[in-house]
Amino acid sequence: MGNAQISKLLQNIASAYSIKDEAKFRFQIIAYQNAATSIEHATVEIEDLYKRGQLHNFPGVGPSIQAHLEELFKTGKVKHFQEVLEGIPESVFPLLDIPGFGPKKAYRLVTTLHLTNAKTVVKDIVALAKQGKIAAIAGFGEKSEADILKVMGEFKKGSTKTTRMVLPYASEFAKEIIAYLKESGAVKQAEPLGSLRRKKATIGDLDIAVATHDPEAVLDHFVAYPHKQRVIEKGERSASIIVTPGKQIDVMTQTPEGFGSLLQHFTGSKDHNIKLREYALKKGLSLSEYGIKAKDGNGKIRHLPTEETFYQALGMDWIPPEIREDTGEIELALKHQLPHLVELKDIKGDFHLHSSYPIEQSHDAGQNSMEEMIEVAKKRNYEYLGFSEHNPSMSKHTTKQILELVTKRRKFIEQLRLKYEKSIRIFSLLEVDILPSGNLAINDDALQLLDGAIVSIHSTFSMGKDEMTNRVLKGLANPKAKMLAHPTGRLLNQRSGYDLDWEKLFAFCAKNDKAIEVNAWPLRLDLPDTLVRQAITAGVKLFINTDSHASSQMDQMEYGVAVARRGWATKRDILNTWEYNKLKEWFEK
DNA sequence: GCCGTTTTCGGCCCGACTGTTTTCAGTCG
Repeated sequence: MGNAQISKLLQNIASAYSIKDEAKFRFQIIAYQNAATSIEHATVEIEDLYKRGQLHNFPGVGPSIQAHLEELFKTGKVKHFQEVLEGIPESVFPLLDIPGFGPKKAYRLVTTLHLTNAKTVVKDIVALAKQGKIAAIAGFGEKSEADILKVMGEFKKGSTKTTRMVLPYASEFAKEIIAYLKESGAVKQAEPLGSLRRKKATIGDLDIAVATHDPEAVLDHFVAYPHKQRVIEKGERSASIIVTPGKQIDVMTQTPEGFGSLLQHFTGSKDHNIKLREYALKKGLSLSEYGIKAKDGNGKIRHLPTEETFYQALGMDWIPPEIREDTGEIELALKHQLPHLVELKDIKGDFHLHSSYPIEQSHDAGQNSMEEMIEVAKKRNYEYLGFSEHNPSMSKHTTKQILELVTKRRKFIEQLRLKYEKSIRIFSLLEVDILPSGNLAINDDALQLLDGAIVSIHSTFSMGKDEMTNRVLKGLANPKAKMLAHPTGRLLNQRSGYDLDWEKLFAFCAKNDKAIEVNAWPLRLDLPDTLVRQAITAGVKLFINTDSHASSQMDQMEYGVAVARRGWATKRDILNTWEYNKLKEWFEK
């Protein structure tokens, strides 16, 4: 059973406790929710931990839940869970994915209306709402009936709580909204919040903080946004609109004097904030979006204009938003030992660039010439770059023809090197397929003509974990294979990628000095942040590359840097921050 | 039911917004 499924099950137990007696089970609910999020965010499969006898020590899982999980893995069911879930129709749970539905509301609806079929419950409720049957239920009214119809309509179009935008898209979108907000003269400052500010690979809602002395003017302007579909809510301090189904924007306001507290509060993550507030409580302080106050003092709030002052007031260093996930950052901030994360300005070159150079390649060619890409690299103040078109297609060429194509390209790049000698250094690479057999798609004679090969998987994704791991390790074992590109093969919102034994791969790379790529392509952002951290811990070096197929895409480097920062990468861990000579040596090793 | 920078017992984050209410419950972030 996968982590997502286990997490969902524990979440459902928490919901069941809420329905039965929220007051009585208050702390069990919190405990089950904590365990659920902890497992949801885990980087290892919980069932694997169980098989290895390492389930203890897993955060959020204590003796009781551990015993339940062991029973689950052994027998496929848990007696205690069945008791908790008894009397609660299965049809409650699908509703919990719909915005605005919590356990109580879902339970009241399905029991009052006698809806027991989990598969049809959404459809059934829509039908009954249309007949006016919802408004008649105690605690519901005309307005909530209309809201249910709206929200269910959006739900069917894919607007669940789980539909998410990819980071680069969300970033551009936020810039547009912020520009619009600033048209209202009342905005002093506006910043993205939440998972967008923490630069997660995918973003749910777009949250924006505004510093202003006139929240009413800002919010009036905001809800008048011309591309909105509807206003979800609008209060004195905040408002939410929906732009298209699944795309929600929240704006929070605060005075400039207290803007630091607001930024901190809504940047999260939730886990980070809870840990922070628990720590503050122990020091007798209470934290909120308004500032810091003594827990049992006279209620006087200390306002904080910046985040730096906020964290300082708690006796710790400012923590970069990307690592605010409660994975050890608070403890290190207290000891003033946070790592210095890699920054965009540290990047000295890009190694995954597809130019339009005609090499009759196996996959998509780039749109711009090598010269055009070099010009962009110079504008970005890069010291060097590497071209890495796909290898010539094997099906259309003989071995001899491939060798000729690669030789011709090598000569072309040598001429470019002379031409740009004074301004930028050029590496001659290729992106070479690792075939299902583990062999590389071009032979050693052709590989010898390169400074190095970026190897990657582009076919036969559905292999077993062991088979795929062996395939990748065999490909990487070739002396010319220097780097594994987009290692999980995932495409965000489209496919989850193949199975690999990461521990084994990282150990191999660390031992044999092979690098792994953090690919900045918007739909990839691959290696994912949690695996970046694992790789670094294992001693693996990384490259951050854009995988550009057009010179304009070279600007996407910032998103790769964001992923690396979320994985706690420092300059030292990233090879394309190194000096040219040192890097050249590394390629020649 | 979990957990440890006052704790192996006694705590457990904080506030906004909405709808249906006559003072609050439910949901969300």
